[in-house]
Amino acid sequence: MGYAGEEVSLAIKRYGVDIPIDILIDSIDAVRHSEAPSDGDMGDPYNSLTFKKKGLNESLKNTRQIKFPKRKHIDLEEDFYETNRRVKLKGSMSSGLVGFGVPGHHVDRCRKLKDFSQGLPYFYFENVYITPKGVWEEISRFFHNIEPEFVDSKFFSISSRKRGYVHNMPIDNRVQLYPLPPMTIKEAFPEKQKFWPSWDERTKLNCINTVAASAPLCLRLRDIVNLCNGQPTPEERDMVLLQCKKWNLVWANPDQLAPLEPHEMELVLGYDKDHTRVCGRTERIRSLGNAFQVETVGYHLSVLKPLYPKGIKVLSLFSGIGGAEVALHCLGIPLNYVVSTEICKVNRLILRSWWEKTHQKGKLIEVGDVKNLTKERLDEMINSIGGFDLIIGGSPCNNLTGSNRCTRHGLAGEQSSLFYEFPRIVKYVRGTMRSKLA
DNA sequence: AGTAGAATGAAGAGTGAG
DNA sequence: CTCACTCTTCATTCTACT
Repeated sequence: MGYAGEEVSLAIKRYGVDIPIDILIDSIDAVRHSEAPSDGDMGDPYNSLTFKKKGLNESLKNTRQIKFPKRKHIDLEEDFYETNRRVKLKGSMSSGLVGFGVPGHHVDRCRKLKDFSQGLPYFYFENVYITPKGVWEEISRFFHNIEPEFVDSKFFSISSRKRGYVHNMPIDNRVQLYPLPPMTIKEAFPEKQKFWPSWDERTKLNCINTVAASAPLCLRLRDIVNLCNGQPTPEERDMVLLQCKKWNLVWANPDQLAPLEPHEMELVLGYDKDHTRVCGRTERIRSLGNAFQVETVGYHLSVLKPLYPKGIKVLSLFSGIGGAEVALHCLGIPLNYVVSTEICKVNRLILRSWWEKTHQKGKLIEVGDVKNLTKERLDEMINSIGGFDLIIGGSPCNNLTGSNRCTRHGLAGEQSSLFYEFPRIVKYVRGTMRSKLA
């Protein structure tokens, strides 16, 4: 087929001997089509996948620097100026990542997907926006170079959550989930307003993470505020506000800052209160920090509602606490089948618990580790269920996010390399379903 | 042994002056 | 355009407990 033995053996080494032939070809082509470094030294084409053991700085230096079309950041301030006679919005949350449009700020844009990315089933992939250089270019390559949709969930909730989504769904006629969630801190936590000092002018929170601020930090901050009788010097104020933003603190009592409680995180992320109640506080915070923002995902998935009035068959990868399932349920799309891969036992318990709590009529099939989805297992699923309508999930971000100080190794990282399972499965399911149709 | 809490920066994006 | 600067980030590892 015109491939060098070296190319083939490298790909097989990466994906294992079981790799389907079409995926093998695709992966080799993907490497070929990537831009060569300017010094002309291609080196190991899978270099970015093999520097696991190297130091962080060295690893990042070796990642390919590919220019991605810069269209992801839209300055809404300008639009707002156009239509609102230049109302001054300086300093407000008026600009940000809006993808192919967010409620109230529709971007005049259409996209044409190539033939091979259209058709069923739909797929929807999610991960963090800020990654080591080259990661989103790599991700996009494994999804037919579909342009990612970068969106900040601050347009859907009170907290920021910058994420990228690669999907092949229509982008017209999206609708928001109902009821509409609170959009400011004040609306979300009215009971806290009496403790909120005027010099803390935040209206939105930063990203919800997997760990909360320590109690000693909050106590130190209280001492500072107490000692100045609520009238901090500019320096003290800046210091307190810096910690507030860094740890996403809220004023829980007079002069007392505190991290969000799990049930408050649930509210902000669009889940029912006590969605994660089945486990301990630390576990809840960890799982919620890794979860979808339901209103954001629901907005994207809303286009499926008229397409599947009788229900949907979902292959849910890296399900976590079930953000995709919750969003589809909130849209009123019956979940006829959900095949879920989730390695964490606690998360499986949370999803199963929600499934029973909401009296789902369909069938929830838990597979555990995503690697259990071999082609034999997928064949079996496709035969018994009759194929899938949607493949959805967000792969582990552990080695991508800036919060990781220790093992930010990119897509080569121990957990984040599971990303490659997603396109593998999409490819196989689509191929198998097509061959059955033909 | 197993868990909850506390300590642990740097990379990348955005901004604005020159 | 560069460059200095500010701001933000789906975390891991170590420690002190039970």
